[in-house]
Amino acid sequence: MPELPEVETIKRDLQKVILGRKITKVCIYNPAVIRQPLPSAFKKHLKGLVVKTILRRGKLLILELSNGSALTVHLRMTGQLVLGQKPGNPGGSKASRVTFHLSGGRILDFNDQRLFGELRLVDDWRKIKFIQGLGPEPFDLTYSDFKDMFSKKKTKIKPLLMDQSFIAGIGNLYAAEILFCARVDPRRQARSLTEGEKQAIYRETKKVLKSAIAHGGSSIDDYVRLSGKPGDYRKFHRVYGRQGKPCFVCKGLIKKINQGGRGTYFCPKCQK
DNA sequence: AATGGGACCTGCGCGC
DNA sequence: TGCGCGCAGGTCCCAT
Repeated sequence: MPELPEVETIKRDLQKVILGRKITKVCIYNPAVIRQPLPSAFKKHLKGLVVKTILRRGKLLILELSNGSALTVHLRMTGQLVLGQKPGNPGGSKASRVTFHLSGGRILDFNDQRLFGELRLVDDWRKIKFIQGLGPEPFDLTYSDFKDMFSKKKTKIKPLLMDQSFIAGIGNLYAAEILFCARVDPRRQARSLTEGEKQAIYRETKKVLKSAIAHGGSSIDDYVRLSGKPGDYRKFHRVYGRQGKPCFVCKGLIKKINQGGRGTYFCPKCQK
């Protein structure tokens, strides 16, 4: 499932391939993923615009276009952006929902099995509600700001890490990995954490995300890179999806519990 | 304020 | 073989 490292990977892949290209045609196979404006207007307004800049905020991908508007892409759980092989062939994937034809013969496919993903064409991406509700980017955050955000929070540390208004970009998978590396039990109340534990979480957040980006993200379920190839970070997962398997540190068994309707993986022995 | 649940979706793996 | 069920989780929204 795409979180910050996966979206960042796609952003970097896209920068190499589609910057400066013109959108020549948009084919919509399932209008449900176009959230704004109506599909017909989406298609019409995009045609002829050039991709000027590619950004990421949290898990949202932003393509700034030549007239100042922006195409935003949220992959949610099963969304993919992949380079199409054959022009005019929507059958690259049965989940192909929208195809962008670009100058130079490039094809960009938006696939999304579950139709949770969102494409928007907006005048000013800074004004969209989702952006305005986002907390700081993990890599921009200083320790003193991070610490302050913690102190009042009664909530459990794992749901807090996943709260996008707290920090942008961390989802279920990386929250679990970060807490394992920081040796903190995901059920701990945020405000109960010691100075040392907060420092560890702060440090491991950056470290884990950085390493995941360096390995092209985690291919779990549907996530693939722009090329269609998987990311390699999965081999480095210490707890996510490893319930019943031995902890790499203490050899005890990794446990899976339910927290807020989400699977939480951790090592009860290493994480206190 | 925090928490829990449902809604949105569909493929998959399970038990029978 | 095939059915029905629960599960997967990002975000929004409502209720308690």
